[in-house]
Amino acid sequence: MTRIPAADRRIALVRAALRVVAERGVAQATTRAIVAEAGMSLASFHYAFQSRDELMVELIRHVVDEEATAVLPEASIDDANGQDEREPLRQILRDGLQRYADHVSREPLREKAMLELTQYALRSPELHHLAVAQYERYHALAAEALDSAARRSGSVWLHPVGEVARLLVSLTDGLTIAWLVDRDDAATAKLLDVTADSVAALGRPA
Amino acid sequence: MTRIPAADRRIALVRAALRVVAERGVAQATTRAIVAEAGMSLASFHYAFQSRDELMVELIRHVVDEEATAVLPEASIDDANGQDEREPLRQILRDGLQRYADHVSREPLREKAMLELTQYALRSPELHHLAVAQYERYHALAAEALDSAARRSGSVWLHPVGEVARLLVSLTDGLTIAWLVDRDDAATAKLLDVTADSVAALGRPA
DNA sequence: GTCTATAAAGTGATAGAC
DNA sequence: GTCTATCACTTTATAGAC
Repeated sequence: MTRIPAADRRIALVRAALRVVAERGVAQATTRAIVAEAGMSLASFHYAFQSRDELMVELIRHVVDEEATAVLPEASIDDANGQDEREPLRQILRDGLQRYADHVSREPLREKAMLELTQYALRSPELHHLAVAQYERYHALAAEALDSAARRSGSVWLHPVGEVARLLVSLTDGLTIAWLVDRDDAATAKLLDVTADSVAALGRPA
Repeated sequence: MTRIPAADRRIALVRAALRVVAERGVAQATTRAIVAEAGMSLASFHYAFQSRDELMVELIRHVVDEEATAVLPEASIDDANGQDEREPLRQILRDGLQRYADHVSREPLREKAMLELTQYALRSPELHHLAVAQYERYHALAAEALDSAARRSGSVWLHPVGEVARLLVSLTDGLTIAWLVDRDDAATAKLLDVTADSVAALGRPA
C-alpha cells in the first residue's frame, strides 16, 4: 500500500501555499502563485484539490497543527528537574515570553500569515470552526505552560488557570500585532517586563 | 467657496467602503461593490479617486481618526469630579475594559474591519506607515486613559505609563480577536476580571 | 496522471457620449 | 460631472490531447 501521489501533491501544495501566504499574503495566494511556488501546472492543482477553498481548509488545519508545537516548546522540557531549585514565577514567565517574542521576530512573515489566516477563516461560515479550534488549541497550550510555571515556582494561580490562559493568549496575540506594526524591539522588551510583572501578580506562593 | 462635489463624493465612497469592508471583508471590497453600496456608477468612483489604492489610503486614515474617539470616550469625562471620592484603580480599569468590550460586541463587524485594514496596511510598503500611525494613536489614547485612572484612584504606575499603555493595547487587541473567534461572552467577562487584576497590580497608592 | 489551451466570470480602469 | 459601454487583464476551473 504505497501512499497515493495525490496525497503527496496535496501536502506539497499546502506547504507551497503557506510560503506564498507568508511572503505575499492571503489575497495574493492565487492558485497560479501556489502552483508556481510548488513547481506544478495549474491542472495539477485541480487534480489534487477540487477548489482553492478546499486547499485553504487544509492549509489552516495544517498551520494549526504545526504552530502548536512551534511556539511553546518550553512547557515540557524544563519540567523534569523536580523540586530542587525553584525559579521565581515572574522569571519563568519572562523567559517564556522572551521565547515567544524571539519566535515572532525570527519568523515575522509566518506570524503575519497566522493572523491573516485566522481572519480569513472568520469571514467564512464554513471555515469559522477552524479558527475556533485554533484558539482552543492556543488556550490549552497556554494553560499547560501556566500550570508548569506554577509548579516549577511553587505557586498557585489566584484565578482558574483557563482564565489566565486566555489572558496570556490575548497578550501574545496583541504584542505580536504591535511588533509587526512598529518592529520596535526596545518597546517590546519593556513590554515583556511589564507583562511578566502583571501576570505574575495573578499567582502567589503555594 | 462651497465645498467641491468631488470631496463629498470621496467622503461618501469612503463611508460606503467601510460598510462593505465590515460586512464582507477587504477582499470583497471591490470598486463595484463600493459604488453599489454608495449608489454611484463605476465611473464616478474614478472621477473621485485615481485608483482603488487611493481610496484604501483614505479609508484607513478615516477609521484611524474615528476609532480614536469611538473606543475610549471615558478618559476625559470622569476626570472632572476632582479629588472628592476615589474609586479603586482596579475598579476603574475593570469599568474601562467593560466599556471597550461592550463596544466590540456592539459592533463586531467594525472591529473585524479594523483588524483586517491593519493587516492590509502591513502588506503594503506604501500603507505600512498608516498602521504605524494607527497604533501610535492607540498607545497615546491608552496612556491618557491610564493617566486618568491613576489620578482618579490616587495611584502611581510602577512602570512608565507608555509601557503600561502598550500592554493595555496589546490586551485589547488580543481579547478582541479571541472574542471574534469564539464569541464567548462568559469567558470574556472573566477575562476582563483577570485583566483588571493583573494590570492593577502594576500600580500602587501614591 | 500530467500537460496545454481555453472557457467563464470578475477585476481595475478608461473612452467617449451627453 | 456623470453616465454607459468597453478594454485589458486576472482569476478559478475545466476540456481534451497525450
